Amino acid sequence: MIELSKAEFAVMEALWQGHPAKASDIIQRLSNDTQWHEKTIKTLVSRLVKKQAVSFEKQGREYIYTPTIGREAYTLKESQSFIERFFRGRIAPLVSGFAKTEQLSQQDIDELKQIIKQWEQKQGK
Amino acid sequence: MIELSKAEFAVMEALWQGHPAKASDIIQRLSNDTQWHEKTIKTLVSRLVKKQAVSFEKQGREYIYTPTIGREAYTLKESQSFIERFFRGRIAPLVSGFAKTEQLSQQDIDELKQIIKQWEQKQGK
DNA sequence: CAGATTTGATTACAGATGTAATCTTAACTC
DNA sequence: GAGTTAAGATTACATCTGTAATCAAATCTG
Repeated sequence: MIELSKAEFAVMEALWQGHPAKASDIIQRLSNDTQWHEKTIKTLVSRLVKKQAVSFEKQGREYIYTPTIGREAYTLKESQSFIERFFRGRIAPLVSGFAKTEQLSQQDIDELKQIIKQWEQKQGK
Repeated sequence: MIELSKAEFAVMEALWQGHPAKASDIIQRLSNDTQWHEKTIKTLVSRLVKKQAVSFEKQGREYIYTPTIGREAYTLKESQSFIERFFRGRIAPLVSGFAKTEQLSQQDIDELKQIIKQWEQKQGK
């Protein structure tokens, strides 16, 4: 599995926002959320290319970058290993922690119900 | 917030199993799951003390260690920042990812329902 | 008590990470 | 075409992390 550091993940987020994208686009997008120096971002992009989380094509003197993994797939993998490490693979204890500390909104509950309903329909089928 | 590396967290797990505990106890417990050298574990314990995740008292030539944070509290903090970083604070997308990839068991569903029920009771009250 | 042991303290060292600065060179600009 | 830009490549460097080895000293043993 491709492992991303926090900073690298932030760069991926910017790239997932729209791609292919030029380095300048990525820098632009990140300027909203961070104070990172342009050089820093380019370093991170290089590392992502090296890790094969991002591919690129030359276009004149610039490169245009594309993520090789989707956000969904990546966060799913991360979620799995997180849940595994912290809750021995069980998802309920995590949700339970949120519930106990009043961190679930009505919307969260509704969404969870929806997920359960769909799961049950799939089973029933 | 106290930040723990993966290896440090594993040591905390061993300590959470029962405390206060001597270094030799921790080493003993970890020997089941890892191949870590005794020296490695002692280094990790020292780092945990330095981070104030663990406190100790002298007892003869040994120390007896105690965690300063509970497992629940720590994993809750981690869960929050995880959910924040990957799902903008919403918990449902994580559960949804698991559902989509067939990673929810009947037991998970039952537990989630239970959590929802309790949440609703608390609201109603 | 003297030597052996064992504990924690200190030191080591490579790879990952955050955070850039400098170098090279292809591509604009006049 | 010659100089200037600007993009990516390379280098830098401190801190964190994984993984120990070595050191110093308190304590056990005979």
